[in-house]
Amino acid sequence: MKGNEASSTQRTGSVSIRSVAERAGVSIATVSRVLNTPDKVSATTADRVRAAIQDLEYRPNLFAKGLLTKRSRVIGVSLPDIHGEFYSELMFKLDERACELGYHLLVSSNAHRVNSGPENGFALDLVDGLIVMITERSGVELDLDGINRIDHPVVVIGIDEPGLDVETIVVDNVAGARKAVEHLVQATTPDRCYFVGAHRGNIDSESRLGAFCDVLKAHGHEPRADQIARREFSFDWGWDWAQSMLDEGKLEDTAVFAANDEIAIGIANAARDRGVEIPEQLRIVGFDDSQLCSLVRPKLSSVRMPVKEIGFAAIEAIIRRIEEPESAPRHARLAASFIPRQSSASPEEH
Amino acid sequence: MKGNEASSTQRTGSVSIRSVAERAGVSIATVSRVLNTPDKVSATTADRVRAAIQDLEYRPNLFAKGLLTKRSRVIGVSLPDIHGEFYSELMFKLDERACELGYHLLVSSNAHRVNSGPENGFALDLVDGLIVMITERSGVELDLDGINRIDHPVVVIGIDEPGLDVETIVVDNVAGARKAVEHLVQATTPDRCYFVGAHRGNIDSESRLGAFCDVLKAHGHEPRADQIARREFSFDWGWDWAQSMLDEGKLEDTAVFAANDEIAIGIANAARDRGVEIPEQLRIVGFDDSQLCSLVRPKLSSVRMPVKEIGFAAIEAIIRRIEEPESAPRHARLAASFIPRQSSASPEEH
DNA sequence: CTGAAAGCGCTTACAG
DNA sequence: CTGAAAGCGCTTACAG
Repeated sequence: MKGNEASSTQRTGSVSIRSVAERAGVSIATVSRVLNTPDKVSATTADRVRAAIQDLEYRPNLFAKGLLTKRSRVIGVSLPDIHGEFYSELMFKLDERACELGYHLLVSSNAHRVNSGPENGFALDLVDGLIVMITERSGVELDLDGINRIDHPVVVIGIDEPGLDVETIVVDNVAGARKAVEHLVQATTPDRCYFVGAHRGNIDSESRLGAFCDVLKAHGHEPRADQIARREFSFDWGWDWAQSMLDEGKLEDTAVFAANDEIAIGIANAARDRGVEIPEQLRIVGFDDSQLCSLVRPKLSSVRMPVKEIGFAAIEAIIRRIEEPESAPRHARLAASFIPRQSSASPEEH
Repeated sequence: MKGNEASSTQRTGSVSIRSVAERAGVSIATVSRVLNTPDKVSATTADRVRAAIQDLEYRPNLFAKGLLTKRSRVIGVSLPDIHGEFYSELMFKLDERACELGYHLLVSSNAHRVNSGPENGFALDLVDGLIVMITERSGVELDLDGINRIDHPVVVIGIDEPGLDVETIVVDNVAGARKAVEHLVQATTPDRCYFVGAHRGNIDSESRLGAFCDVLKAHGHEPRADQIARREFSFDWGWDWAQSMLDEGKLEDTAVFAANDEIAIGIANAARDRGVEIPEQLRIVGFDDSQLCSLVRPKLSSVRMPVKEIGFAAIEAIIRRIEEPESAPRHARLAASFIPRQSSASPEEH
């Protein structure tokens, strides 16, 4: 019966399927069936077993279970060393959806762990599948091989190469970025537009730059080298870049497309501290549409990354791969939309 | 030999300790020893076994291993539904330290999962120990019981109650908050100081409020009800609060201690949008010392949460509990330091 | 230093 | 519907 004192005070750790079987007066096979295939057990027996399970606070040993079923209901998540909002939002969405579907998340933010060789006892062998986010092109040749060789279902976020024989989810940076740059070019001539991004190896930054160049060319302007600056996704980089532009007297009456919101805000702060008015003398658009955009003044125009959609899609995808390994890998492309705000308003809107 | 074609193309999933033993011409016991207790194996045998392991890309089945050793080198992390920077910084630090020590992280942001009963196949049974972060007092009575009954080593972050027989790590909110309020009271009389925080159930918010009240009392002023406002940790709440204060003409010439940076920035933005100068007419201090503090203008004074220290300490603690279960649980208290910036500068500093 | 054997706690055909 | 038995892939005394 419930509430048995002897059983409720003992540590649950020592309760095995055997103890449950004894208490319920059945075999361990029947206990297992009650847990896994209750249809194959008579209702009365099942009730008796369930009562025993409750009394003893029995929980199956997942190692033993995994040894047989080769399933843990754990999904591995490998993230690059990204920072802040995007990362935490993605994690929450991944966790939320995984939880709803009865899975758990094993997380590692060290991208290098993914491709680590067999030699280091990698706990990812415990997972049923792997979600890998990639943001850097460096060493991707190696990675492609490494990813294809992972002996688990894999979903890759951030890159979709022909060589990748796994499920992929990418964001259509280009379309979103195009809209942003078109917006800038409408009120600022292409020769006075600037791109400030991360380093060359960053996939997102480079594709946003590609869109920037495309639009300028479409408007009859071949981008000059000095219209393109690269370093990193940081507030400080935006600040430094703006300072040197200000020192050269080149920042006024320009428009800047920054590869993320932090860079954009660094630029905006430097400009304001030196008396350059936004958007009157300098129009700015960021990328990511982070919460920052609405916190700063003037509010920052940006391109919205569909973070929650990525998280949702990634979980759906990996679980499909896990539960239907024979299905063909799909390749999803999510849209990024331009969100105009005060920081890039054109003269007539001021 | 290395590079054997047949073996390098086969799926590693099917390679068991048996295949390695056969290839190396030894028993499976010896293979196991090479992996776990190499001292007990002769050097030449060990080399032969290692070669076989490499050739076959053998990786031990962690379920089988866990079944025997009852260890997975996975640490469970249960976080409340916190947002943004604090969360991601904490996660990164946890992961970094765990990685260095050869552990992995199983993460869940749903606090309710921790106390979930035995009935739902909780993957946390795979973990060696659990780091639980608690921020809400509601239902803690239940939780204390639940936490004490978890049959794994546990480290609790955020609360340190007599009833908790586990390792705890807390931040000394009070000392940090005191310094912040003392700073405000030096240039603004206590009757014109306000506290804007989260809801009553939030542990951090309430302890910061406690410090606020203490300091006011120490300066001979009993806080009025209207000096204390509670709702949530959000930009919008700060904004709304400031709007109603402005509507009543009460915001000017006051000082505000906000329970986090977001609230503080909401207040600052509302004030600025209505022409109230900071810090001349309104002095503000936030809490957390997030990156936002340096991004906004004027820069926001804040109290620094030792996030990295918390993460580091939590991993150290849980691993100590795991590896030395008999050692007495410790109770750590980390300091929070006041970081003055422009937003709360007193008149003589302007 | 090495191997044969027992056993960790489960699941799952196979009989009944 | 139920049970006895085999076996998942390891580790670890126990002999030698």
